[in-house]
Amino acid sequence: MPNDTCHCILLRKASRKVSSYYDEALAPLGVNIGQFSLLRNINRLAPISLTDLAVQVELDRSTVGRNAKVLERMGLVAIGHGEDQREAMLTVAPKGAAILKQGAPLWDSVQDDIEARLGAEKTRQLQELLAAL
Amino acid sequence: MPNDTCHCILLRKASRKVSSYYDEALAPLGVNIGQFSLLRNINRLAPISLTDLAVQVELDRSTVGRNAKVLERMGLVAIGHGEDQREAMLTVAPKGAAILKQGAPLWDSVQDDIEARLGAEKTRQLQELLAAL
DNA sequence: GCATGGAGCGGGTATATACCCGCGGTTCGA
DNA sequence: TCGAACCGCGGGTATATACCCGCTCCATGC
Repeated sequence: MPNDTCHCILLRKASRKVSSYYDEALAPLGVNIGQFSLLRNINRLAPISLTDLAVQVELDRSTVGRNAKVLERMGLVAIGHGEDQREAMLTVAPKGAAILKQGAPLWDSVQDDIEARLGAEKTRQLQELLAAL
Repeated sequence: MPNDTCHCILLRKASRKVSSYYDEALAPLGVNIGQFSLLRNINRLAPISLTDLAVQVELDRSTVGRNAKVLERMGLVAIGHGEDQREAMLTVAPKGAAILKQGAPLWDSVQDDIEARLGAEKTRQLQELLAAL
């Protein structure tokens, strides 16, 4: 039964499990790791259009649009218009900036935990392998 | 910006990308890697209840239930009842067995491609790391 | 000036995934 | 034997994710 060794299934399992680590750490802020990461990217690139952001985070544009809308409902992100009337320009709202600030140490702690558990060498291997896939 | 090094985001990206490799290979059969893998597990463990299958594949029971229902609609899986009237017992239908047979070489080819690209040593590392997370 | 093509988005649809709740069937103790 | 605890599921809800379609707006060629 080669099913236990399917690279895809193992990746998905690991992805779910690791996501839950970050999600738990960020739970007090009411955001999950996907939302927090998207918020960070918007902050880093703001003002940015949905399409450009989708390219940056390597997700489908419609996915980014829906996720951004959730952040907007939460009051963390503002969705305005660029010169081009078609463009939805994203910026971080004050409330979002607060979340970024409060979330940073929480994120750090999970990241550090994982690296401590793996050790420096394996952490490097992991990053390298994930990039190589 | 430590965002590019977030283990979680990198894992999710890798997971999406690698899933798409398998999905493309299996597309001619009309199933994706999640469905194919679930079908394999049902075949290996049949007859098995939803709850037990969920434990095996490390997914939420309701998720397995919904996914199984899709396979049932496709005619690949039969959902019957065990002695305990509450139990939904899963077995592979003939059509599902055919998919398993046809899919095996397609799955092998993606799996081999990935291992060839990484090399034996890194493939081992990958499996080890994913298990360690 | 206007038609045509292309770009940006929203929404529809489908699966993936999780959590929680309620219904109904089982079992076991009193 | 009969109610209470317990177990298995389905369904509701929410996000994550992708693909496709249609609408609107822009830019360019004529």
